[in-house]
Amino acid sequence: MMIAKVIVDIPVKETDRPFDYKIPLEFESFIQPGMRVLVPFGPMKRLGFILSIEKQSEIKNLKAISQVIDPTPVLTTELLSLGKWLSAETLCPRLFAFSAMLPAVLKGNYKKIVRINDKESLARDYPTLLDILLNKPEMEWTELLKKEPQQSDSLNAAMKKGYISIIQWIKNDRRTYKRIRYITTALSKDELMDVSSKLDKRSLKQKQVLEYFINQESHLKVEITEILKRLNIGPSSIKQLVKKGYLVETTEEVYRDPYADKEIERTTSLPLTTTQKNALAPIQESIRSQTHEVFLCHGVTGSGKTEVYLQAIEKILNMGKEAIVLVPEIALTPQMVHRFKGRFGDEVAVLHSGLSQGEKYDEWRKVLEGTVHVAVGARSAIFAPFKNLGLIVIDEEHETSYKQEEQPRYHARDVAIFRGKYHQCPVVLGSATPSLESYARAKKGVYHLIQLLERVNQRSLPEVQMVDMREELRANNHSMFSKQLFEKLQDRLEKKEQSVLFLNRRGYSTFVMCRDCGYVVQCPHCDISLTYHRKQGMLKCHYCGHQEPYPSRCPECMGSHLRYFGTGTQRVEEELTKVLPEARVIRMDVDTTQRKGSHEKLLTAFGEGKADILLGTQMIAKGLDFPKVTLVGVLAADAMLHLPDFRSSEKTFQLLTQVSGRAGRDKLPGEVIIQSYSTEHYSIIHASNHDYQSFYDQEMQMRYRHHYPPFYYLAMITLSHTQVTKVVDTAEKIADHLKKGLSSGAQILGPTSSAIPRIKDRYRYQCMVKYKREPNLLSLLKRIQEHYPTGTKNDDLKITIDLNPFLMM
DNA sequence: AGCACGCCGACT
DNA sequence: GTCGGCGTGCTC
Repeated sequence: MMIAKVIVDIPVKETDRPFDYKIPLEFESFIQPGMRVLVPFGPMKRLGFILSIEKQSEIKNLKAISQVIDPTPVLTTELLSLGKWLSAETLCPRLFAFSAMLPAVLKGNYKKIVRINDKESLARDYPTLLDILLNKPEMEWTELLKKEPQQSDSLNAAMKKGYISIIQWIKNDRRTYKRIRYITTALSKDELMDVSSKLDKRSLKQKQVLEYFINQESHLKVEITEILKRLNIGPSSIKQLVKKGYLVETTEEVYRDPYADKEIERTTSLPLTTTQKNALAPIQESIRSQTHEVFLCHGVTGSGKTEVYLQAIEKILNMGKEAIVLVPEIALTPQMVHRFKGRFGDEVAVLHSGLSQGEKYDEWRKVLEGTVHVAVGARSAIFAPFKNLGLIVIDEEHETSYKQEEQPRYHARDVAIFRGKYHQCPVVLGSATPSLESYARAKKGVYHLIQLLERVNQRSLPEVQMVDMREELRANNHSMFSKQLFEKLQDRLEKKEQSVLFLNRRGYSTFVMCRDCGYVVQCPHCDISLTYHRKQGMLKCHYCGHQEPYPSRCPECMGSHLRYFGTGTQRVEEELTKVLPEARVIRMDVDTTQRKGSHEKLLTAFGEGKADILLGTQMIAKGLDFPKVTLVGVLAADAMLHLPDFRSSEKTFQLLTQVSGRAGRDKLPGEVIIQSYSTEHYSIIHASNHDYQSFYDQEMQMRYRHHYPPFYYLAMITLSHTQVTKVVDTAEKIADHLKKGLSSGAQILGPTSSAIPRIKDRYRYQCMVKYKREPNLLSLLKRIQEHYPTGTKNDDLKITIDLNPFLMM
């Protein structure tokens, strides 16, 4: 008898271990690890992943697998072991690790429905109930109670008497396939003409259809929709002809292709500069010798990194292997996709959040089924189920979006290195502003450093001018635009060139304060000030989504002198229409890009010159390439400099460098204006000089002094509870555990209240561990996690453990 | 997650 | 003396 070890689809730590099941004989011949199965678990049926197949089991009275869901495994052997590693490294249930690797449509969908056991008795005692149940046989139990509250007594009574019972229903397969219907015919042209002449005189439309087939060059199948469109008829006449046997209908399953109706011009390799060749050579050598190595490709904006990736991938494809390219979600613009589709055409699957669930599933399936050999996508594309990986590229390596902030809290870079080792293939990290961690590793020789420090075509980097806003204030300029920036904006308007304005804050203002008593309007559920959104006249909380109307009087002192402070994109937009009324402005932030496709639409409009100024947050900093942009303005360079995050200098430097790179992409020279209240800060100075090296040196000293990465590793434990006392108590106990369990080399900070002490009515405390080598840390944290049961109804405590955190709040 | 088992308060 | 509260523990 064969036994399967199965991870059951219940995401709690108590069930985070394999359970053994008998494999019924009829499944033995094809069942494999990595397939999903349906298994009885206690009183219910659940989906599960087969980890392995064994000869025997320690456990007696095994239950049997009820059903095998997948005809072929959805997880490869490699991904199964990657899942084990991920769950161990990030302290999350293995199920979460597996779920993160698969498209959403493959998740189990459980429903509780009412089953009728005794129809006769039910008809006799509760006829109305029976009527309802027969009408909606698969209605979910909770839904039924909501829609038919007056029936709840009858339901309970019928249940007690055993006339009905609740059973669990698994819609285990939400996969949908797109099918295309084709029409073809087995008849020859002569035969068709014969048929046509014998048709009833009134069958005009049918004759048209037959004629269409007679005029076809060959007997190729034609899409049914194509015929309908061509002849401008309804489907009934075709149906008739099929019924009579003259035509044949076939259906074929196809992949949804999100890029089907886009004409993408094919490109071929560009000649490389010497620097590019030197960059490519070591990567090719690693590919050729099939050795795992991590390359850090430090290339300034416009140095032609992408072409190096493309040519490395070309080599991979020639060897019959596969490649993954990761790009940050916001940089996954149509422009970027075009470059890969243009070079490799149908060899590319694109995975990003803009696709529908079905589209995502199809792109993923192309990878699994081997119909494509390149996957381009955001973070989760690192799990693309290739079997013969030859190269992994992570572009914009420093981007924080590569770290997932929910379980499993993984960093795509770490997963890439795991897979690179497994497949003995190179991993290429690329960035103009590498993360300090990666650059330090490269300097130590752990990674292989590749430098691309000149721009192709010798275009010079844009000139950057810094403006001290304190001096503007002194010169009595209270506007958000400095004199210099304003003049240059006017100048571009006259010259019909475009400008980009960057402000890392959405909404209208950052906070609303009463000038009489100093009261700042705060979210009632979170300890954070509310942001004024002028268009809706609402105050919004950017953390929990709470909103309330803008008060006419101060809620504290009833004074009428409420004023908003700080500037958001909405306010800049309003100001622009006042001071530059002739300028056409496109604003891009979360609020204007919520609808699907609006992001792309706004960018296209700007690219086509339908606006003079593009104003936006974070999301406009990356990957945009508009030749007519000759001016970039950063309105408040220090906006994120003073956030409670040790990476804030690094982030500021990276952002300023990115934004500056948007200017002068083409023949016209670019100019950048950086406005700031901290013009003397090193990250702003070095960014304006395009000087990564000096920034790196100075920032490394900071990190060294304060014991931060890359000199130390971090682990963050965050607790939350609706009661402050509970959080503080537990946090202190946990800190004690850590102090006892770790070496003297580890520092335990806290517990302290989080930067935002309360979100959604939950108080938040945190504990941070700084360490260099703590072999016991993972097991200790795991014990802490197990000791404090989280999420149970009786105790509302939540503990999250984040190793190498990116979010300090 | 979902359910059974088990030990303490207000009821026929 | 029993019904039922939800705390605890198990599910192959």
